[in-house]
Amino acid sequence: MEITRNEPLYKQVAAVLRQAVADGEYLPGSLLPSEAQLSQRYRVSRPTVRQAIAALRTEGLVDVVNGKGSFVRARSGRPAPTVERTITRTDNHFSTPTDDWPEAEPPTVYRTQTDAVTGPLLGLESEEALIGCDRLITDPATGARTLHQTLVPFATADSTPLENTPEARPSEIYAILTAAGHDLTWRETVYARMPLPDERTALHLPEAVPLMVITRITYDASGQPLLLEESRTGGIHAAFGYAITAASDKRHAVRSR
Amino acid sequence: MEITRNEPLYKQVAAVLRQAVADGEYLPGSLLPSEAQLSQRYRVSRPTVRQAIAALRTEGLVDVVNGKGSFVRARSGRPAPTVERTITRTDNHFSTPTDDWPEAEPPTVYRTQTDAVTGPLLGLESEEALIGCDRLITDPATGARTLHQTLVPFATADSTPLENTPEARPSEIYAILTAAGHDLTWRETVYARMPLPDERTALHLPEAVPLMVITRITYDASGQPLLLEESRTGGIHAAFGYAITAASDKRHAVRSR
DNA sequence: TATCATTTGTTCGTATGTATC
DNA sequence: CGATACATACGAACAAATGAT
Repeated sequence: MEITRNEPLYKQVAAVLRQAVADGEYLPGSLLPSEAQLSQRYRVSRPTVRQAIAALRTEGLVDVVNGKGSFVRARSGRPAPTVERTITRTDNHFSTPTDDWPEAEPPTVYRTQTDAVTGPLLGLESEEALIGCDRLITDPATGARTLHQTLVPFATADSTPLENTPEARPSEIYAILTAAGHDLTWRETVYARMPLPDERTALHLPEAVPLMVITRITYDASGQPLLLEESRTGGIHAAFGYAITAASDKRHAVRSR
Repeated sequence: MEITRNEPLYKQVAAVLRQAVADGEYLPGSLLPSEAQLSQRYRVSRPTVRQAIAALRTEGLVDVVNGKGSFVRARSGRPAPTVERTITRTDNHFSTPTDDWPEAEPPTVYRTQTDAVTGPLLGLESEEALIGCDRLITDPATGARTLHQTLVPFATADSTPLENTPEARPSEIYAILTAAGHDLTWRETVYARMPLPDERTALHLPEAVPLMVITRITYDASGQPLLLEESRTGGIHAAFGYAITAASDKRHAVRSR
């Protein structure tokens, strides 16, 4: 592959480097040639080389460190170990895999209201009162961070111990709701987007690492939403696993959005 | 917010624009001021303005079109409608929500071998023979594209109609395996990463849109893996939903990675 | 500790090409 | 066709981080 075609120079340089990495000429963790060297080798200006490397950065192919150089990122087919989304129940005790993840900061409890997104999810109108609790927890196995939020409608907390323990962990909330006579089921949705700058700093995310957003809704047996949880985690740092059961009925059919 | 601090100019400009979008001064779909205008307004050079806008592009905040300008992207809290991962069974007939998604291209069938990733997932050694089938399917509701791959070990296809129908759809494969006497269960893992350039073009992904990778493994009742599927979809274009059932035993416990 | 060479980061100026309307 | 807007490319200079001397 040579630099002559009638295509933008920086794209050609990026393509050459991308191919070289794919061919194993530059192994993960190793250093690419310096910008000055690449500039000489391909007879292009340094700004052009920088533009090529900028493209590789946004693809997540390289990490660049000021004063050192451009490192090939380990682009593993499969990322960190899988975190199970399972909920385990024994009698009236619930546990989830994230239960024993330490909190990097004390939980933040606050009052808020339903908005255009959370309202429909909880089956409520807009501007209904909610108790929120934000947590920053850390996977002890990998060090990966997760932002976890619980939103409890007043109707759910009312006349239960939840009124006085807004900072309860999810598995504790499940137990409290079960003790209050509810028969719980859960549904999750997951999607990915690029993190906002403050999410990147809070989660210590490198460049070009997407955010996975998992929304879990806890339902009563009647289908009434009781609780909304949202988890945000760096995509490369975690995969999520769950079981699929073939449904012959429509019990868990689309409750939509 | 003004441009004076002792921080890189392009970061200040990016922060101002980011804040303006967050404050609703520039609504989704609307046009940012042109580079020349921003350059004048904040008394910085046009390359500096371009650097600021480049930052907003990699964050997915704006879409830039040559000759037109920089559009604020609709950064909805919740993206496209949820695609259910449910498998529905009636007698020996299976169906999944993607069954009736049209194929943008004819499926590609090929032979390959297990590698360091697929081997362990299928409980096989390295370099065991597989039948692969790649599909490019389209969500009729949204137009979003998905790359879908099935990997069938020879041991699974052997002595079933699968030998002669390598391009069978997943739900057809489930039916064939069930007819062959298997009692099927499924597990999925999901993670996100930035797409490779060819994945971006194949899936028509805009800039700064991550890729969601869903891996589904079909197991026999004995826990033997029979089939590996991988789906790749643009993150913003789809959310995935599934039911969580509280397990009191360890039936669906961690089968790892 | 201080200095220096190397490497990337930031910023400007300038010119030309290409897409849109 | 022309005005506007973004894309590409080069050159130049200085700042900041890094690691070795």
